[in-house]
Amino acid sequence: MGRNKAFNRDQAVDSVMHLIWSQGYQNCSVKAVSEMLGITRSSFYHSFGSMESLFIEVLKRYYIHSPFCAFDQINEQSDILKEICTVFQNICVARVTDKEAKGCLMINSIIELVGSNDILSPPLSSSVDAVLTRFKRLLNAANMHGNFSDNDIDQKALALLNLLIGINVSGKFIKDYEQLWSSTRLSLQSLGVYNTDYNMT
Amino acid sequence: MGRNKAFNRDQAVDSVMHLIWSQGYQNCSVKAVSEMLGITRSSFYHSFGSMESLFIEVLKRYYIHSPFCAFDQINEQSDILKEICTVFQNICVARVTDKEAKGCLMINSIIELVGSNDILSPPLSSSVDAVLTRFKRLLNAANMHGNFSDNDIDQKALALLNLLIGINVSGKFIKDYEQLWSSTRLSLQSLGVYNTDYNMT
DNA sequence: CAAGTAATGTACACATGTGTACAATATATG
DNA sequence: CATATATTGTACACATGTGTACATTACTTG
Repeated sequence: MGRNKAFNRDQAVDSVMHLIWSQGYQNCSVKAVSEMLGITRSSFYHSFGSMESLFIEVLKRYYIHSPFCAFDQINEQSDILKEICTVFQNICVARVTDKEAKGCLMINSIIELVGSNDILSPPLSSSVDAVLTRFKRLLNAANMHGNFSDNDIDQKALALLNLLIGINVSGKFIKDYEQLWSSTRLSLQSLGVYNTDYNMT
Repeated sequence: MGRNKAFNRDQAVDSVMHLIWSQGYQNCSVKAVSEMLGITRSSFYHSFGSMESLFIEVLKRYYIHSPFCAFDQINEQSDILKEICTVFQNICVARVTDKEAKGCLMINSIIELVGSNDILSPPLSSSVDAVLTRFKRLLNAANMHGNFSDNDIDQKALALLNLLIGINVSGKFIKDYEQLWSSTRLSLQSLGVYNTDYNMT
């Protein structure tokens, strides 16, 4: 019942995602976003409530397209370590390919907002916490012979997260795939995740 | 000759540094900064020209207090690898200690500005490039027996930079020193930089 | 087709922000 | 102490930004 929306919500969230991704959250005003969507601020508030709540919606949508998400789809019956390496490699490709050098929306937002925005810090922190938990689970599953203690795995999971963050930021100024991937591969190999047999170039 | 400044320039740059550090560059308006300094915008433009040029001044000042700077002060006659580890350890302490979770101004700014701000991207990119060059130099100097090729060293230098970036961002949500440092130590150890003999806790 | 309702638009009343021209002020040096 | 000059303040003319109250639209269901 009632009037139809003048815009497609999914499409709107998607374009707002790209705007925030390339300009940063703080740089996206309700005015600018509304104008981009072709609606009035009044409609904006009516439909989305606030920028904060829209951003939380954006974050959920982003996650589906994010580097992080690929880790969720790794089949635990497969060669887990190799799959992890493949995801890292894909991230290198994505970062080097993006001419806008946008980096990763989630990581960008963490740096921009965690510690200063009380509403958005919790969802951002918990997103990244989920990735850490995911890494732990994958490393545990790959730990066939139980060679590593829980402590080892926790440390290694955080080391992988640090690497993930690092390459997403380095990709902003290192635009040579070979350079980015070979150092990522070295890190993965050092941590015992990459195996030279994988032969990934 | 002429009238005296109503403020101390060094002190002003320092407080602007802290403001940008905690709120981000884009969130610091000329209006807000001028009011903080107790001067009019007119005086601001007269003294600093623009926010961009002030920020470049801030960056130079920050570098002196930055984690990066410590790498410049490593004596190449000493145990270079151990010194590198000590700097990384100090960064872990600094990040965990900071209750504001500000992270590293330089890394924050890179994420915020590289790719979108044409004036500030170059100085930011070259700052981080200097760190990378520094890592290469240190690793070369530590490469006593010439075991590693130039290629190896380039990859390892970038791996160290990725790690540096990673912990500076992770420090935003990981507030437990033991957790942050032990995983950093693991990464350093994997890369052959940390040696268990160092016995750092 | 009428009525209820959801979405949209208009308008208000501010606050914040930019950059500059011109006037006022203070100070060091001749 | 007068003057040149660096610094500061005032005022303008905008642009952008926020959030809401109230009126207006258009659509759907009974």
